[in-house]
Amino acid sequence: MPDTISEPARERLLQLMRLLENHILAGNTGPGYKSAVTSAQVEHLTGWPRDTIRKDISCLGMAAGGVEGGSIGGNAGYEPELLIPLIKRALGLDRRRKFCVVGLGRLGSAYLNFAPPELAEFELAAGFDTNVNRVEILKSPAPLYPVYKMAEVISRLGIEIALLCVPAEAAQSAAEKCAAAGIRGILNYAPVALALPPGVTVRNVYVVDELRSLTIKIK
Amino acid sequence: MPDTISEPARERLLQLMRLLENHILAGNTGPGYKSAVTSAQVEHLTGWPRDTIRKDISCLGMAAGGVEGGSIGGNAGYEPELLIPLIKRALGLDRRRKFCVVGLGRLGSAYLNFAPPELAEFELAAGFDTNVNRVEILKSPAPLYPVYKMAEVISRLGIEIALLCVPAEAAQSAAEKCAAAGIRGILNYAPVALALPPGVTVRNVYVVDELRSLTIKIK
DNA sequence: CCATGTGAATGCGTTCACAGCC
DNA sequence: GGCTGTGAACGCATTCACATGG
Repeated sequence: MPDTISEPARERLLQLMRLLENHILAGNTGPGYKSAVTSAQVEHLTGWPRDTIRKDISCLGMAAGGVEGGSIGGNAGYEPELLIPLIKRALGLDRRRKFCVVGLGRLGSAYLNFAPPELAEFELAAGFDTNVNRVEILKSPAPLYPVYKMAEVISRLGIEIALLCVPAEAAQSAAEKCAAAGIRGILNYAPVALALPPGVTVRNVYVVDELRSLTIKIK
Repeated sequence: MPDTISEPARERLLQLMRLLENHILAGNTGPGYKSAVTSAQVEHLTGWPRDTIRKDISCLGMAAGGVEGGSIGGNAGYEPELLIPLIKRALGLDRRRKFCVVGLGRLGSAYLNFAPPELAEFELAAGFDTNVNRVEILKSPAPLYPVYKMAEVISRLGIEIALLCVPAEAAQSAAEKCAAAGIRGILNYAPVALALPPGVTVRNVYVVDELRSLTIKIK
Protein backbone atom coordinates (compact mmCIF):
# COMPACT_ATOMS: atom_id res chain seq x y z
CA MET A 1 0.00 0.00 0.00
CA PRO A 2 1.90 3.07 -1.24
CA ASP A 3 1.11 6.29 0.56
CA THR A 4 0.51 8.13 -2.68
CA ILE A 5 -1.84 7.03 -5.46
CA SER A 6 -0.70 7.57 -9.02
CA GLU A 7 -2.76 9.89 -11.12
CA PRO A 8 -3.92 7.28 -13.65
CA ALA A 9 -4.98 5.13 -10.71
CA ARG A 10 -6.97 8.00 -9.22
CA GLU A 11 -8.74 8.51 -12.53
CA ARG A 12 -9.61 4.82 -12.67
CA LEU A 13 -10.88 4.82 -9.11
CA LEU A 14 -13.10 7.75 -9.98
CA GLN A 15 -14.67 5.83 -12.83
CA LEU A 16 -14.92 2.76 -10.70
CA MET A 17 -16.81 4.77 -8.13
CA ARG A 18 -19.39 5.77 -10.72
CA LEU A 19 -19.65 2.18 -11.82
CA LEU A 20 -20.39 1.10 -8.28
CA GLU A 21 -22.87 3.93 -7.81
CA ASN A 22 -24.79 2.86 -10.89
CA HIS A 23 -24.60 -0.70 -9.68
CA ILE A 24 -26.37 0.32 -6.51
CA LEU A 25 -28.90 2.53 -8.29
CA ALA A 26 -29.74 -0.34 -10.62
CA GLY A 27 -30.82 -2.26 -7.56
CA ASN A 28 -28.24 -4.98 -7.96
CA THR A 29 -27.53 -4.80 -4.29
CA GLY A 30 -29.04 -5.23 -0.90
CA PRO A 31 -29.60 -8.18 1.44
CA GLY A 32 -29.75 -11.50 -0.32
CA TYR A 33 -28.35 -10.13 -3.56
CA LYS A 34 -25.03 -11.03 -5.08
CA SER A 35 -24.10 -7.43 -4.48
CA ALA A 36 -20.35 -7.88 -4.50
CA VAL A 37 -18.40 -6.82 -7.58
CA THR A 38 -15.31 -8.74 -8.60
CA SER A 39 -12.26 -7.42 -10.39
CA ALA A 40 -13.08 -9.71 -13.31
CA GLN A 41 -16.47 -8.06 -13.72
CA VAL A 42 -14.87 -4.64 -13.67
CA GLU A 43 -12.41 -5.79 -16.30
CA HIS A 44 -15.28 -6.86 -18.50
CA LEU A 45 -17.09 -3.56 -18.03
CA THR A 46 -14.15 -1.22 -18.43
CA GLY A 47 -11.47 -3.11 -20.31
CA TRP A 48 -8.80 -2.47 -17.68
CA PRO A 49 -6.76 -5.53 -16.66
CA ARG A 50 -7.98 -7.01 -13.38
CA ASP A 51 -4.49 -6.86 -11.90
CA THR A 52 -4.46 -3.12 -12.32
CA ILE A 53 -7.87 -2.81 -10.71
CA ARG A 54 -6.85 -4.88 -7.71
CA LYS A 55 -3.68 -2.83 -7.32
CA ASP A 56 -5.64 0.39 -7.49
CA ILE A 57 -7.99 -0.83 -4.79
CA SER A 58 -5.13 -2.06 -2.67
CA CYS A 59 -3.94 1.56 -2.53
CA LEU A 60 -7.03 2.38 -0.50
CA GLY A 61 -5.66 0.54 2.46
CA MET A 62 -6.26 -2.94 3.71
CA ALA A 63 -9.74 -4.32 4.20
CA ALA A 64 -11.18 -2.44 1.28
CA GLY A 65 -14.04 -4.83 1.52
CA GLY A 66 -12.31 -7.34 -0.69
CA VAL A 67 -13.53 -10.67 0.51
CA GLU A 68 -10.82 -13.18 -0.20
CA GLY A 69 -11.89 -16.51 -1.35
CA GLY A 70 -14.76 -18.66 -2.31
CA SER A 71 -17.38 -17.81 -4.80
CA ILE A 72 -19.01 -20.86 -3.20
CA GLY A 73 -19.72 -18.88 -0.12
CA GLY A 74 -21.28 -16.40 -2.51
CA ASN A 75 -19.41 -13.38 -1.20
CA ALA A 76 -16.28 -12.90 -3.26
CA GLY A 77 -15.43 -9.46 -4.59
CA TYR A 78 -15.98 -5.97 -3.26
CA GLU A 79 -19.06 -4.55 -1.58
CA PRO A 80 -19.99 -1.28 -3.31
CA GLU A 81 -21.41 0.20 -0.11
CA LEU A 82 -18.10 -0.48 1.60
CA LEU A 83 -15.81 0.47 -1.24
CA ILE A 84 -17.34 3.78 -2.29
CA PRO A 85 -16.66 5.60 0.99
CA LEU A 86 -13.09 4.36 0.96
CA ILE A 87 -12.53 5.67 -2.54
CA LYS A 88 -14.09 8.98 -1.61
CA ARG A 89 -11.81 9.36 1.36
CA ALA A 90 -8.69 8.39 -0.55
CA LEU A 91 -9.53 10.80 -3.35
CA GLY A 92 -10.41 13.69 -1.07
CA LEU A 93 -14.06 13.58 -2.06
CA ASP A 94 -15.30 13.13 1.49
CA ARG A 95 -15.27 16.86 2.16
CA ARG A 96 -17.88 19.16 0.63
CA ARG A 97 -16.13 21.72 -1.52
CA LYS A 98 -17.38 25.09 -2.60
CA PHE A 99 -17.56 26.11 -6.23
CA CYS A 100 -18.78 29.15 -8.11
CA VAL A 101 -20.04 29.95 -11.57
CA VAL A 102 -18.24 32.71 -13.44
CA GLY A 103 -20.19 34.12 -16.37
CA LEU A 104 -23.95 33.83 -16.26
CA GLY A 105 -24.90 33.53 -19.91
CA ARG A 106 -26.89 30.61 -21.25
CA LEU A 107 -24.57 27.96 -19.93
CA GLY A 108 -23.61 29.61 -16.68
CA SER A 109 -27.14 30.46 -15.62
CA ALA A 110 -28.21 26.93 -16.50
CA TYR A 111 -25.68 25.58 -14.02
CA LEU A 112 -27.03 27.85 -11.31
CA ASN A 113 -30.19 25.78 -11.17
CA PHE A 114 -28.72 22.44 -12.12
CA ALA A 115 -28.90 20.33 -8.99
CA PRO A 116 -28.92 16.55 -9.41
CA PRO A 117 -28.46 14.57 -6.18
CA GLU A 118 -24.82 13.84 -6.98
CA LEU A 119 -23.98 17.51 -7.16
CA ALA A 120 -24.81 17.73 -3.47
CA GLU A 121 -21.20 16.67 -2.89
CA PHE A 122 -20.35 20.20 -3.93
CA GLU A 123 -21.70 23.48 -2.71
CA LEU A 124 -22.62 26.20 -5.15
CA ALA A 125 -21.46 29.22 -3.18
CA ALA A 126 -21.68 32.11 -5.62
CA GLY A 127 -22.19 33.30 -9.17
CA PHE A 128 -20.49 36.19 -10.95
CA ASP A 129 -21.10 38.28 -14.05
CA THR A 130 -19.96 41.61 -15.43
CA ASN A 131 -23.54 42.44 -16.34
CA VAL A 132 -25.06 43.93 -13.19
CA ASN A 133 -28.53 43.47 -14.64
CA ARG A 134 -28.16 39.72 -14.79
CA VAL A 135 -26.81 39.62 -11.28
CA GLU A 136 -29.91 41.36 -10.00
CA ILE A 137 -32.55 39.68 -12.13
CA LEU A 138 -31.49 36.02 -12.31
CA LYS A 139 -33.09 33.53 -9.94
CA SER A 140 -30.48 31.50 -8.15
CA PRO A 141 -30.11 29.38 -5.01
CA ALA A 142 -26.73 30.99 -4.44
CA PRO A 143 -25.91 34.69 -4.09
CA LEU A 144 -24.85 36.48 -7.27
CA TYR A 145 -22.27 39.25 -7.43
CA PRO A 146 -20.87 41.67 -9.96
CA VAL A 147 -17.48 40.61 -11.16
CA TYR A 148 -15.54 43.28 -9.31
CA LYS A 149 -16.42 41.59 -6.03
CA MET A 150 -15.07 38.25 -7.23
CA ALA A 151 -11.70 38.32 -5.52
CA GLU A 152 -13.19 39.33 -2.20
CA VAL A 153 -16.04 36.81 -2.23
CA ILE A 154 -13.95 33.88 -3.40
CA SER A 155 -11.30 34.31 -0.76
CA ARG A 156 -13.77 35.16 2.03
CA LEU A 157 -15.93 32.08 1.39
CA GLY A 158 -12.98 29.84 0.61
CA ILE A 159 -14.28 28.80 -2.79
CA GLU A 160 -11.94 26.26 -4.37
CA ILE A 161 -13.38 25.56 -7.82
CA ALA A 162 -14.76 27.76 -10.59
CA LEU A 163 -16.94 26.89 -13.55
CA LEU A 164 -15.69 29.29 -16.17
CA CYS A 165 -18.58 30.02 -18.54
CA VAL A 166 -17.51 33.34 -20.02
CA PRO A 167 -16.94 34.06 -23.73
CA ALA A 168 -13.60 33.06 -25.20
CA GLU A 169 -12.21 36.59 -25.25
CA ALA A 170 -12.84 37.04 -21.53
CA ALA A 171 -11.64 33.63 -20.41
CA GLN A 172 -7.95 34.26 -19.79
CA SER A 173 -8.52 37.43 -17.83
CA ALA A 174 -11.32 35.93 -15.76
CA ALA A 175 -9.22 32.84 -15.06
CA GLU A 176 -6.37 34.99 -13.81
CA LYS A 177 -8.71 36.78 -11.44
CA CYS A 178 -9.90 33.43 -10.14
CA ALA A 179 -6.36 32.20 -9.66
CA ALA A 180 -5.33 35.37 -7.86
CA ALA A 181 -8.32 35.03 -5.53
CA GLY A 182 -7.25 31.56 -4.48
CA ILE A 183 -9.21 29.25 -6.79
CA ARG A 184 -7.49 25.87 -7.02
CA GLY A 185 -9.30 24.31 -9.98
CA ILE A 186 -11.06 25.64 -13.04
CA LEU A 187 -13.55 23.91 -15.29
CA ASN A 188 -13.05 25.83 -18.48
CA TYR A 189 -15.92 25.87 -20.96
CA ALA A 190 -14.27 28.42 -23.23
CA PRO A 191 -12.40 27.09 -26.25
CA VAL A 192 -9.04 28.53 -25.26
CA ALA A 193 -5.99 27.07 -23.56
CA LEU A 194 -5.60 28.97 -20.31
CA ALA A 195 -2.16 29.96 -19.05
CA LEU A 196 -2.14 29.93 -15.26
CA PRO A 197 0.41 29.74 -12.48
CA PRO A 198 1.25 26.27 -11.18
CA GLY A 199 -1.05 25.23 -8.38
CA VAL A 200 -4.16 25.95 -10.40
CA THR A 201 -5.52 22.96 -12.28
CA VAL A 202 -7.55 23.42 -15.43
CA ARG A 203 -9.91 21.02 -17.13
CA ASN A 204 -11.21 21.99 -20.52
CA VAL A 205 -14.70 21.06 -21.61
CA TYR A 206 -15.34 21.74 -25.25
CA VAL A 207 -17.09 19.59 -27.82
CA VAL A 208 -14.63 20.14 -30.62
CA ASP A 209 -11.73 19.12 -28.40
CA GLU A 210 -13.62 16.08 -27.22
CA LEU A 211 -14.36 15.08 -30.79
CA ARG A 212 -10.73 15.55 -31.71
CA SER A 213 -9.62 13.54 -28.73
CA LEU A 214 -11.96 10.73 -29.69
CA THR A 215 -10.66 10.83 -33.23
CA ILE A 216 -7.04 10.42 -32.24
CA LYS A 217 -8.00 7.49 -30.04
CA ILE A 218 -9.94 5.58 -32.66
CA LYS A 219 -7.25 6.05 -35.26
CA MET B 1 11.33 9.76 -34.68
CA PRO B 2 9.35 6.75 -33.45
CA ASP B 3 6.67 5.54 -35.84
CA THR B 4 4.04 5.51 -33.12
CA ILE B 5 3.18 8.43 -30.85
CA SER B 6 2.39 7.63 -27.23
CA GLU B 7 -1.07 8.48 -26.05
CA PRO B 8 -0.02 11.13 -23.50
CA ALA B 9 2.01 12.75 -26.26
CA ARG B 10 -1.00 12.77 -28.58
CA GLU B 11 -3.07 14.45 -25.91
CA ARG B 12 -0.40 17.10 -25.43
CA LEU B 13 -0.11 17.71 -29.14
CA LEU B 14 -3.85 18.21 -29.27
CA GLN B 15 -3.68 20.90 -26.61
CA LEU B 16 -0.66 22.41 -28.26
CA MET B 17 -2.63 22.65 -31.47
CA ARG B 18 -5.35 24.64 -29.76
CA LEU B 19 -2.70 26.86 -28.22
CA LEU B 20 -1.26 27.58 -31.64
CA GLU B 21 -4.70 28.19 -33.10
CA ASN B 22 -5.47 30.76 -30.43
CA HIS B 23 -2.04 32.25 -31.01
CA ILE B 24 -2.99 32.85 -34.63
CA LEU B 25 -6.48 34.10 -33.83
CA ALA B 26 -5.01 36.57 -31.38
CA GLY B 27 -3.14 38.08 -34.29
CA ASN B 28 0.30 37.33 -32.87
CA THR B 29 1.36 36.17 -36.23
CA GLY B 30 1.85 37.25 -39.79
CA PRO B 31 4.65 39.01 -41.67
CA GLY B 32 6.93 41.08 -39.51
CA TYR B 33 5.67 39.53 -36.29
CA LYS B 34 7.65 37.33 -33.98
CA SER B 35 5.17 34.61 -34.88
CA ALA B 36 7.32 31.64 -33.93
CA VAL B 37 6.58 29.85 -30.67
CA THR B 38 9.41 28.34 -28.67
CA SER B 39 9.28 25.30 -26.44
CA ALA B 40 10.11 27.54 -23.48
CA GLN B 41 7.02 29.64 -24.14
CA VAL B 42 4.88 26.53 -24.31
CA GLU B 43 6.37 25.37 -21.03
CA HIS B 44 5.39 28.65 -19.46
CA LEU B 45 1.85 28.43 -20.82
CA THR B 46 1.16 24.80 -20.08
CA GLY B 47 3.54 23.73 -17.35
CA TRP B 48 4.92 20.80 -19.33
CA PRO B 49 8.71 20.49 -19.37
CA ARG B 50 10.21 21.83 -22.58
CA ASP B 51 12.09 18.60 -23.19
CA THR B 52 8.83 16.74 -23.35
CA ILE B 53 7.37 19.25 -25.76
CA ARG B 54 10.34 19.03 -28.07
CA LYS B 55 10.20 15.25 -28.01
CA ASP B 56 6.50 15.30 -28.81
CA ILE B 57 7.08 17.59 -31.76
CA SER B 58 10.01 15.51 -32.96
CA CYS B 59 7.53 12.64 -33.34
CA LEU B 60 5.89 14.57 -36.15
CA GLY B 61 8.84 13.96 -38.39
CA MET B 62 11.78 16.08 -39.26
CA ALA B 63 11.46 19.69 -40.32
CA ALA B 64 8.46 20.32 -38.12
CA GLY B 65 9.23 23.94 -38.66
CA GLY B 66 11.61 24.04 -35.75
CA VAL B 67 14.17 26.60 -36.66
CA GLU B 68 17.37 25.67 -34.96
CA GLY B 69 19.45 28.45 -33.64
CA GLY B 70 19.68 32.08 -32.93
CA SER B 71 17.10 34.18 -31.29
CA ILE B 72 19.31 36.92 -32.71
CA GLY B 73 18.16 36.12 -36.18
CA GLY B 74 14.68 36.48 -34.72
CA ASN B 75 13.32 33.23 -36.05
CA ALA B 76 13.80 30.56 -33.40
CA GLY B 77 10.93 28.30 -32.44
CA TYR B 78 8.05 26.80 -34.36
CA GLU B 79 5.82 28.46 -36.91
CA PRO B 80 2.17 27.82 -35.97
CA GLU B 81 1.04 27.83 -39.59
CA LEU B 82 3.59 25.16 -40.35
CA LEU B 83 3.17 23.10 -37.23
CA ILE B 84 -0.62 22.84 -37.07
CA PRO B 85 -1.05 20.92 -40.32
CA LEU B 86 1.70 18.52 -39.27
CA ILE B 87 -0.02 17.83 -35.97
CA LYS B 88 -3.34 17.32 -37.71
CA ARG B 89 -1.86 14.81 -40.10
CA ALA B 90 -0.02 12.92 -37.38
CA LEU B 91 -3.14 12.75 -35.24
CA GLY B 92 -5.46 11.72 -38.03
CA LEU B 93 -7.34 15.00 -37.92
CA ASP B 94 -6.71 15.80 -41.56
CA ARG B 95 -9.67 13.75 -42.70
CA ARG B 96 -13.22 14.99 -42.18
CA ARG B 97 -15.09 12.46 -40.05
CA LYS B 98 -18.80 11.94 -39.78
CA PHE B 99 -20.63 12.06 -36.51
CA CYS B 100 -24.24 11.80 -35.41
CA VAL B 101 -26.36 12.94 -32.50
CA VAL B 102 -28.29 10.25 -30.65
CA GLY B 103 -31.13 11.57 -28.50
CA LEU B 104 -32.64 14.88 -29.50
CA GLY B 105 -33.72 16.35 -26.16
CA ARG B 106 -32.53 19.73 -24.96
CA LEU B 107 -28.85 18.95 -25.29
CA GLY B 108 -29.01 16.83 -28.40
CA SER B 109 -31.15 19.22 -30.39
CA ALA B 110 -28.89 22.07 -29.33
CA TYR B 111 -25.93 20.29 -30.90
CA LEU B 112 -27.84 19.88 -34.16
CA ASN B 113 -27.56 23.60 -34.76
CA PHE B 114 -24.26 24.21 -33.03
CA ALA B 115 -21.79 25.03 -35.78
CA PRO B 116 -18.73 27.05 -34.84
CA PRO B 117 -16.05 27.23 -37.54
CA GLU B 118 -13.88 24.64 -35.79
CA LEU B 119 -16.63 22.07 -35.94
CA ALA B 120 -16.31 22.14 -39.72
CA GLU B 121 -13.56 19.57 -39.24
CA PHE B 122 -16.40 17.16 -38.55
CA GLU B 123 -19.52 16.44 -40.51
CA LEU B 124 -22.85 16.14 -38.76
CA ALA B 125 -24.36 13.34 -40.81
CA ALA B 126 -27.51 12.38 -38.90
CA GLY B 127 -29.63 12.70 -35.78
CA PHE B 128 -31.69 10.01 -34.07
CA ASP B 129 -34.51 9.88 -31.53
CA THR B 130 -37.12 7.39 -30.41
CA ASN B 131 -39.75 10.12 -30.52
CA VAL B 132 -40.96 10.20 -34.13
CA ASN B 133 -42.57 13.57 -33.53
CA ARG B 134 -39.25 15.21 -32.74
CA VAL B 135 -37.66 13.65 -35.75
CA GLU B 136 -40.31 15.18 -38.01
CA ILE B 137 -40.65 18.57 -36.37
CA LEU B 138 -37.11 19.61 -35.44
CA LYS B 139 -35.20 21.89 -37.74
CA SER B 140 -31.80 20.50 -38.53
CA PRO B 141 -29.07 20.85 -41.16
CA ALA B 142 -28.68 17.07 -41.10
CA PRO B 143 -31.34 14.43 -41.77
CA LEU B 144 -33.12 13.04 -38.71
CA TYR B 145 -34.28 9.47 -38.32
CA PRO B 146 -36.28 7.39 -35.88
CA VAL B 147 -34.06 5.23 -33.77
CA TYR B 148 -34.95 1.95 -35.44
CA LYS B 149 -33.15 3.12 -38.56
CA MET B 150 -29.98 3.86 -36.62
CA ALA B 151 -28.02 0.72 -37.47
CA GLU B 152 -28.77 0.99 -41.15
CA VAL B 153 -28.01 4.71 -41.46
CA ILE B 154 -24.81 4.62 -39.43
CA SER B 155 -23.26 1.78 -41.38
CA ARG B 156 -24.49 3.05 -44.75
CA LEU B 157 -23.06 6.54 -44.25
CA GLY B 158 -19.95 5.32 -42.48
CA ILE B 159 -20.51 7.43 -39.38
CA GLU B 160 -17.64 6.98 -36.94
CA ILE B 161 -18.57 9.03 -33.89
CA ALA B 162 -21.76 9.45 -31.86
CA LEU B 163 -22.78 12.16 -29.43
CA LEU B 164 -24.86 10.23 -26.94
CA CYS B 165 -27.41 12.62 -25.47
CA VAL B 166 -30.09 10.21 -24.24
CA PRO B 167 -31.33 9.88 -20.64
CA ALA B 168 -29.25 7.77 -18.29
CA GLU B 169 -31.60 4.79 -18.41
CA ALA B 170 -31.38 4.57 -22.19
CA ALA B 171 -27.65 5.16 -22.49
CA GLN B 172 -26.28 1.62 -22.29
CA SER B 173 -28.76 0.20 -24.75
CA ALA B 174 -28.31 3.06 -27.20
CA ALA B 175 -24.54 2.77 -26.93
CA GLU B 176 -24.70 -0.92 -27.74
CA LYS B 177 -26.76 -0.19 -30.84
CA CYS B 178 -24.15 2.36 -31.91
CA ALA B 179 -21.31 -0.09 -31.33
CA ALA B 180 -23.08 -2.82 -33.26
CA ALA B 181 -23.63 -0.43 -36.17
CA GLY B 182 -19.93 0.29 -36.42
CA ILE B 183 -19.47 3.44 -34.37
CA ARG B 184 -15.83 3.77 -33.26
CA GLY B 185 -16.09 6.50 -30.64
CA ILE B 186 -18.81 7.75 -28.31
CA LEU B 187 -19.07 11.06 -26.52
CA ASN B 188 -21.25 10.08 -23.59
CA TYR B 189 -23.25 12.84 -21.92
CA ALA B 190 -25.18 10.45 -19.69
CA PRO B 191 -23.89 9.97 -16.14
CA VAL B 192 -23.29 6.25 -16.49
CA ALA B 193 -20.20 4.17 -17.17
CA LEU B 194 -20.83 2.43 -20.46
CA ALA B 195 -19.74 -1.18 -20.99
CA LEU B 196 -18.78 -1.70 -24.60
CA PRO B 197 -16.73 -4.15 -26.64
CA PRO B 198 -13.09 -3.27 -27.19
CA GLY B 199 -12.59 -1.18 -30.28
CA VAL B 200 -15.15 1.37 -29.22
CA THR B 201 -13.73 4.32 -27.33
CA VAL B 202 -15.84 6.24 -24.85
CA ARG B 203 -15.35 9.71 -23.45
CA ASN B 204 -17.62 10.79 -20.66
CA VAL B 205 -18.74 14.37 -20.31
CA TYR B 206 -20.50 15.07 -17.07
CA VAL B 207 -20.15 18.02 -14.74
CA VAL B 208 -20.13 16.06 -11.54
CA ASP B 209 -17.35 13.81 -12.81
CA GLU B 210 -15.40 16.81 -13.99
CA LEU B 211 -15.75 18.45 -10.59
CA ARG B 212 -14.66 15.26 -8.90
CA SER B 213 -11.72 14.94 -11.23
CA LEU B 214 -10.67 18.49 -10.48
CA THR B 215 -10.99 17.85 -6.79
CA ILE B 216 -8.68 14.86 -6.82
CA LYS B 217 -6.13 16.86 -8.76
CA ILE B 218 -6.05 19.84 -6.45
CA LYS B 219 -5.79 17.68 -3.38
C1' DC C 1 24.48 32.22 -26.28
C1' DC C 2 20.02 30.11 -26.92
C1' DA C 3 17.28 27.27 -29.50
C1' DT C 4 16.18 22.52 -31.53
C1' DG C 5 16.85 17.40 -32.05
C1' DT C 6 17.96 12.97 -30.12
C1' DG C 7 20.22 8.98 -28.02
C1' DA C 8 20.94 7.32 -23.04
C1' DA C 9 19.46 6.95 -18.39
C1' DT C 10 16.18 7.33 -14.97
C1' DG C 11 11.77 6.66 -12.81
C1' DC C 12 7.26 4.96 -12.51
C1' DG C 13 3.07 2.48 -13.72
C1' DT C 14 1.64 -1.75 -15.42
C1' DT C 15 2.00 -6.75 -15.82
C1' DC C 16 3.40 -11.03 -14.16
C1' DA C 17 3.58 -14.58 -10.78
C1' DC C 18 2.73 -16.54 -6.62
C1' DA C 19 1.06 -16.81 -1.68
C1' DG C 20 -3.14 -16.85 1.21
C1' DC C 21 -7.90 -17.66 1.86
C1' DC C 22 -12.58 -19.18 1.29
C1' DG D 1 -11.64 -23.95 -7.94
C1' DG D 2 -11.86 -18.78 -7.96
C1' DC D 3 -10.85 -14.73 -5.84
C1' DT D 4 -7.91 -11.14 -3.42
C1' DG D 5 -3.39 -9.07 -2.10
C1' DT D 6 1.41 -7.98 -3.09
C1' DG D 7 6.31 -8.16 -4.03
C1' DA D 8 9.23 -8.58 -8.43
C1' DA D 9 10.00 -7.99 -13.36
C1' DC D 10 9.05 -5.65 -17.18
C1' DG D 11 8.17 -1.86 -20.48
C1' DC D 12 7.53 2.64 -21.65
C1' DA D 13 7.27 7.68 -20.99
C1' DT D 14 9.74 11.27 -19.10
C1' DT D 15 14.13 13.46 -17.97
C1' DC D 16 18.84 14.25 -18.55
C1' DA D 17 22.78 15.41 -21.31
C1' DC D 18 25.06 16.49 -25.26
C1' DA D 19 25.58 17.30 -30.26
C1' DT D 20 24.24 20.63 -33.84
C1' DG D 21 23.24 24.99 -35.81
C1' DG D 22 22.26 29.99 -36.33
